Amino acid sequence: MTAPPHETRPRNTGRALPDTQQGMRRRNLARVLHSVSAEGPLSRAGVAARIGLTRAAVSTLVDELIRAGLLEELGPERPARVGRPGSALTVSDRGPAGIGAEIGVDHLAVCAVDLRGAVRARAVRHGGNRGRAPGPVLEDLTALIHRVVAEAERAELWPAGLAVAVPGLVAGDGRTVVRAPNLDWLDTDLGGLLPADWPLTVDNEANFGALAELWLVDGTPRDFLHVSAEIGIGAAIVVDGDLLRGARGFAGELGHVPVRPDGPACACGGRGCLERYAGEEAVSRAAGVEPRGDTVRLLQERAEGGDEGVRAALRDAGTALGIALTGAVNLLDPETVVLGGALAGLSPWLLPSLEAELTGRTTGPACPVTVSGLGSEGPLLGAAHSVVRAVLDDPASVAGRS
Amino acid sequence: MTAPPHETRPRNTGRALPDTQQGMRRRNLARVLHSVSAEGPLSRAGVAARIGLTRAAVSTLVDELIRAGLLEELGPERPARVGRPGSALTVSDRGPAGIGAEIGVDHLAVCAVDLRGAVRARAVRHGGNRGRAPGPVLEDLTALIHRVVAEAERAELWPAGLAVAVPGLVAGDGRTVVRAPNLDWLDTDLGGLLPADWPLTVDNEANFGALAELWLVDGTPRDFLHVSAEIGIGAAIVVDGDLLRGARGFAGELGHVPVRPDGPACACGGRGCLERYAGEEAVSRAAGVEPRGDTVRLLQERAEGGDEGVRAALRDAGTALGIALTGAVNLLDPETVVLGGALAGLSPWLLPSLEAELTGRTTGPACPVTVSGLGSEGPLLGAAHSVVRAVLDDPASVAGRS
DNA sequence: TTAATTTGTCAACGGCCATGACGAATAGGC
DNA sequence: GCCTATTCGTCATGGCCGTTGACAAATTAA
Repeated sequence: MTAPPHETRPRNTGRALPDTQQGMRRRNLARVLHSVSAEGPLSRAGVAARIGLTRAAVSTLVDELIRAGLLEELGPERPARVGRPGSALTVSDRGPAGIGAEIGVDHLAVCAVDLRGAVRARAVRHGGNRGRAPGPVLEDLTALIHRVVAEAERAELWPAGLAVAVPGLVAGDGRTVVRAPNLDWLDTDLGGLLPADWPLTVDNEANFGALAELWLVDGTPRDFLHVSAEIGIGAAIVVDGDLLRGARGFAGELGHVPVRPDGPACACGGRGCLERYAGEEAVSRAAGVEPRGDTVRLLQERAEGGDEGVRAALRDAGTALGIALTGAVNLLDPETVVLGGALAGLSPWLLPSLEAELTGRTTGPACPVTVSGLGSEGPLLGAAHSVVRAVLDDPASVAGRS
Repeated sequence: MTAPPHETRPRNTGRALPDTQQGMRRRNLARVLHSVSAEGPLSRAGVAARIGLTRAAVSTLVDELIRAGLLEELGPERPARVGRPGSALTVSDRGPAGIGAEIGVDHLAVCAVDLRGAVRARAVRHGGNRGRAPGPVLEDLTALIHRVVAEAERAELWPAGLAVAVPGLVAGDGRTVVRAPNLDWLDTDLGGLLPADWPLTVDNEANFGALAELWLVDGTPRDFLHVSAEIGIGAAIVVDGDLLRGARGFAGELGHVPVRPDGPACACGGRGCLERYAGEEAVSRAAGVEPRGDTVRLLQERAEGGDEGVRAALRDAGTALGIALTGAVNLLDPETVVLGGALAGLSPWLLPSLEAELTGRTTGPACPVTVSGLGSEGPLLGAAHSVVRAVLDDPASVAGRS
């Protein structure tokens, strides 16, 4: 039988698994693992109370997760209250690992994160990649990956997947880089150029950065806007704890939101786009700084040093950002706006004018703007954690391996 | 046991029901009903083939749905191919009905829609409501509701819920109107002023209009932007077949997206908001028309009559809309933009300049802009159908009643 | 009339969680 | 030191639910 012509599944099921008993089992495995992962060491009884299953059911689920190497038994708990003490369970630190990789404009980085969320291995290679062909860059990256994987394997971890953060737009297939302006890459399928030993995901670094914020920073709401400026100015939109990708996967192009409709022409075909006011090139020109490899650091140093020209340029960029974000906040009603990537370091000089625009243009309480605490680590960590989350969300998918 | 401190459910489950056997049954009931609803009369075997369950399982599910009055047996099918002919099943037209209501600035409307999607009863009351207190308006509305319900009941339908579309912002509780500028209502809980005989939902008319577009117009994609102008200018954002509501439920405020950051001051506190260029008041002023009850119709007549001043005003409004939508499209990457509400009637004069901005400011294929086919019926139909969809999505929720 | 095919149903079965009972392991009271 | 209350983990049993396999019914094709 072929696929039905219409959508015949009810809305609520979403991407849920088939509504079969195995699907139910699968989801319950995930709930048990999630519960232990989120709330530290826990006894079987503790898990049962939290997720609403019986102790007996949790026992069989836990057995399965232990056999799969995802949970570990720590032995008897310190008895805090009367009654037989439970046997503490933890997520294993010798099970699957998420391998995250980042292709930056002037560096490559790879790391391995275990199920507990700890970084267990990492490798970095400094050096500009602007204009280098994909082949050599990915050869270098593959070398780093193999080094990190080897180190992870010495720690009895095994890679459950590879996620790569790139500074550019990624097609819906999750493998092809459509356009990476700062690398000069066009329509490059990374799948053929990277080791095929593990499931591969490729995504925009802004998206991974936003997910890192969501997963790793306490207090991050489930609806927020994560703005970063590495490639132009990108926004990752998180709705109910999930990335909003858009119909073609190109959502979040904040850089080309019109700020002054009659402003200077932009490469995108429009006029007065945000990038012409707050993009790296525009800001450095306004600041009288010659663009180079790490312009951002230079700007930051000059601003810290009190260079009034640089500060004024950043103030103006903040104003433009505030105008564009006013539109975005009106449309999306996020709980917060988070400045990440290069913007985080420059925030002391961007924020005042940005917030002035945002509050001045809104009635009622303005949307709070915060600065990412992860700094430039976000995309790499987000990539590695995305693999870990995939395992936590469906442990059965890796139960067969080891 | 109290609620767990963290979110311990894996992401994929979304709003899914508890992962129990009854939950599975519930979802499968929904899948069967959905399947019959979407693909016309179908035999049990046909349903089984489509949703991937066995004929035996479908049989018991169908029995339950028939007992609940949601499905009907039509008798033997016309045998098209060899083999015993199946017994055709249809969604019942004597089961639950969705009651939709609309509070417009100058009319009230109520209708009843059966499970098949047919409008089975309706009532309208013309007359302006601008500035009337909520009490009298809702009394009038209640009278219309009772009339429609009585008519539906004569057709052996029973109301499964009441959904009310209002021209204003609605709080997250789905009952309270936070602000309805054109009615002059503030923080009004409609729950206490409407019949409490059925589950009540209150939502923005733009949201219901967008849902109507999604559910009733063939070819509507699952990711689109629905722009309407009744209260200011609102956009309903549909992502993967679901409304994007935002953290506070206020998403879609397109009217206050900055179009010219140094433009005229707006009541919202900002400057140069879209509403100052394309809002009803701004357009009628630019056109030299005195605002009154049904300004939109007046503008439409004048434009049709060839009034160059009105046409120029609408062109300018289209330009402003195009600028604001460029920002929205860049952020959200929708598959299409749909003009609904009052904008649909004015589209002949808005579209050219709107599309010129949109295509001129984008590289690659521009996001297509279409005009709603539902006209002013959208919100009312969307409201009624939202109740019907709720039944289709979880038939067990109404199985007890009748 | 016979063979082939498809439908709807039934009985038996297997997977999965709930129920209830049990031994094990602890704290507190005497 | 001993007994009771409490909690933990496990086991056997049962109920719910979809699957499997078989069968009668109803149709077409030969």
